Amino acid sequence: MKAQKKPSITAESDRAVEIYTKAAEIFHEQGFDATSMSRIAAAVDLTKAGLYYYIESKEDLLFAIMDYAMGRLETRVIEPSRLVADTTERLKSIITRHCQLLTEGNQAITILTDEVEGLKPKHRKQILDRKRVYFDFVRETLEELKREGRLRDVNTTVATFSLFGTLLWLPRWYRVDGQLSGDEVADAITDIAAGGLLAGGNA
Amino acid sequence: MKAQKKPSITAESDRAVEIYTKAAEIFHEQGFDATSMSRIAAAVDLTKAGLYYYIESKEDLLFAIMDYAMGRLETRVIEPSRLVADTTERLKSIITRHCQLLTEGNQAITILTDEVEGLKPKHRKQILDRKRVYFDFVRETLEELKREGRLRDVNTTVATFSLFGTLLWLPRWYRVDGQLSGDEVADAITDIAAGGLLAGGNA
DNA sequence: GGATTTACTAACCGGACGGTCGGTAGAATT
DNA sequence: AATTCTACCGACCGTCCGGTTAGTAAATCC
Repeated sequence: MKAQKKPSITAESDRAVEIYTKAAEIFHEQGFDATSMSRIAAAVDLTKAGLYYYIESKEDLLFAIMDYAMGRLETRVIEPSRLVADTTERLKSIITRHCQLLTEGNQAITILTDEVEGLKPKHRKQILDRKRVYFDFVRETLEELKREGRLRDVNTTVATFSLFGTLLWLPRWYRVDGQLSGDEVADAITDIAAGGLLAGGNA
Repeated sequence: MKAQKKPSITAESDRAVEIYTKAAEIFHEQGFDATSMSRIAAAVDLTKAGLYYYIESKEDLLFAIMDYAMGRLETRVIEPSRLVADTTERLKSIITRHCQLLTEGNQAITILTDEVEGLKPKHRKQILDRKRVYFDFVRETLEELKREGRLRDVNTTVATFSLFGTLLWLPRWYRVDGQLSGDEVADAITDIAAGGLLAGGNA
């Protein structure tokens, strides 16, 4: 019985991690479709054949990256925020943590937003389902705020999408080596986004 | 002297308009790179060679679409909003008009956001420059609000990007045949986005 | 009614892409 | 010392893509 080659980034060789990381970077820069496997191979000093020693297919590489990214989102944003009892603070926790994660320069998380179309149906569904859980968590938090009378009178679905827009756009303009630190941006966005949602201007 | 074939959608044959429209739709659905020219040709009942009777290249087709879309943005959002004297109302005009434009189902405008990488440097610069003008217009509006003491204490650059995020995300989730009308969404987003920016909770 | 223009098509081309195959140098195992 | 395994490479394959070419039926012009 051989060990099956399943796409899981954790607990794999250094070289594999290097490949995933570099691939995520290049996918982020040029897009999934516009990136050739030889390009990725060259970036990690391998030939294309050498690269295929580590991965099964291009699609599989993409899925591995997104699977990893989704995991990071869950452990760094969703899980800790679920533990926050106060609803207002929970909303702020989500926004701040998500911003922090995105400003750390891990390109994998960006790929999550833009390249779902590159996945085969089965893989796509897996990722989409996990995204759905996140979406519902945020909307439920807003619903709860509404019940508590702490939310401005807004449609929670539109509000959730609106918030995600702000969040998901962040990696497209933020530069790690720019003037603003990750925390500054996280604070500013939390302030703006929460301000648009919470009643009484208490951001 | 022959008339040069320049990429301009206005004042061209019905067939050309049909091609641009259909191409925009398909690019929006599948992405620029993932869409083949034969696919577009088939969608307008032509062979690939027939399609090339109307366009010069794939990149040119993309540019024509983006050029048209940028024009729409300018005449439907930027120009009318520039005429609004009151700064608060100007900000709301921008948000509302942009939302309305995006919910009308014209896919071309969406392409603007996601496919700039498909353009050749010269064309890309043209589009990026015009986008820059829009960005500066919005940020300048926020700066003005700040001077008038009507803006919450936020970094105007982050605030502008934040607003664009909300706006640009809209076509990715909004469905023309869904429950929410374009105007409803436009109002809701204006309410949320302006609420996050303006002082005193006056959205 | 002959010449030209319009709006196409069938067939084709060079090249790039994702992916595979047979092989191998060197390290590790027996 | 012989064998096995790991980590690769050079060469190659079939497919598909963007784009072209030569030709043509029908409409338009003179």
